[in-house]
Amino acid sequence: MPEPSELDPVVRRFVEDAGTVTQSFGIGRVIGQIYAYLYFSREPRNLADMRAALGISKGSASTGVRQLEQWGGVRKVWVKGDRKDYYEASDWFGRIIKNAIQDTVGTKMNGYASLLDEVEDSLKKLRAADGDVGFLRDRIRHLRRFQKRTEGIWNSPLLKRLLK
Amino acid sequence: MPEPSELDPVVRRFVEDAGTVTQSFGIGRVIGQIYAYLYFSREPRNLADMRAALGISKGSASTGVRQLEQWGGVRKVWVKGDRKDYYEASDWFGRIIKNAIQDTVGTKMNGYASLLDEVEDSLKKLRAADGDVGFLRDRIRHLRRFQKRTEGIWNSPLLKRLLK
DNA sequence: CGGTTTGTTCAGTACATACTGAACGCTCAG
DNA sequence: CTGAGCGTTCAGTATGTACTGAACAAACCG
Repeated sequence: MPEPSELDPVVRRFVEDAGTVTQSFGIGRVIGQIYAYLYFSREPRNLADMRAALGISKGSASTGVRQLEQWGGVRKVWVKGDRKDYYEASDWFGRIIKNAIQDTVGTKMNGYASLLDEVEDSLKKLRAADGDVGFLRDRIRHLRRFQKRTEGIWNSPLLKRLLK
Repeated sequence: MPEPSELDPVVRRFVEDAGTVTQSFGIGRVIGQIYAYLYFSREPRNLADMRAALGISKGSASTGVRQLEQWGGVRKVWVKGDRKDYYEASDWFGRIIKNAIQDTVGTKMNGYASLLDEVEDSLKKLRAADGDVGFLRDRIRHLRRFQKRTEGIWNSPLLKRLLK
């Protein structure tokens, strides 16, 4: 692994901190580092640049930048006369974050919703008179209400506007 | 470590899934397990109960429940004639989640805001003519705008109502 | 067609951190 | 005052996972 090469101290600081932030969010330190590096680069950069500037491995640069691309955090741009892939950062933070959340949390939410469906179904077949079943059903209904609510908020045009 | 004792299969399912969810959010599996267990208990439970029901250690039960208490996810209740601490779950999900986010993310946000202050200050003293400084300043201004915006959203009465 | 340049994949590991459990301290009952 | 019961703490460990780097695949060039 190469040492990270020279970078403007201010930029380096942002790179470090962005890495810490993304790591603390559980999506890996490299993601934040790459994004910050690109965000503070006036020209597009390729994988070798990132490797040199950040001191990360080839593999990390590749997977990291691809992850960012999937979230719309980064765009591939053509540089004529060069076969390498060049990237530049998008500055549409709201959209990036929304995509990332959608991708990392959204799927789990759906899974949780279907768990509720499943359990509610299986409970419908049991005798309502049984005390414990009544209690369970009640708690689950409460959960379901909250799940519907958050779903509604997530899809509301209001939130879309706020993240614009 | 004791084996988890008998639990209603439906409840056990929720306990498992809640544990997975909280783990995937980076706050530990035990948090979700304890909360789900209490949420589906009609009577308050003590640490020994949790230990027995979930198969976790005494230490985990203690620290986990205290964390939950701090976020308002769990209340300590008196059971007369018993010295043990008993807990019951709050069902005010919105508030719990808001507190948890405040606690885990909020502080980092503040740290990031002061990083921006700091860097903006140090940049003010440099010559504006220098091309790179101009670029840097621009990007940082863009960041600052976004930071202000999210801050505003977070404190908006609108969000407070949604999480009510 | 080889050879070179560039991006991807994936088994191995290095690292962080959630959890365990024993030691400790506090509180109350007798 | 003494012992039992209960909660807390924290050093040590287990476990998951982000990262590395070498092997591979694909694209291009002479």
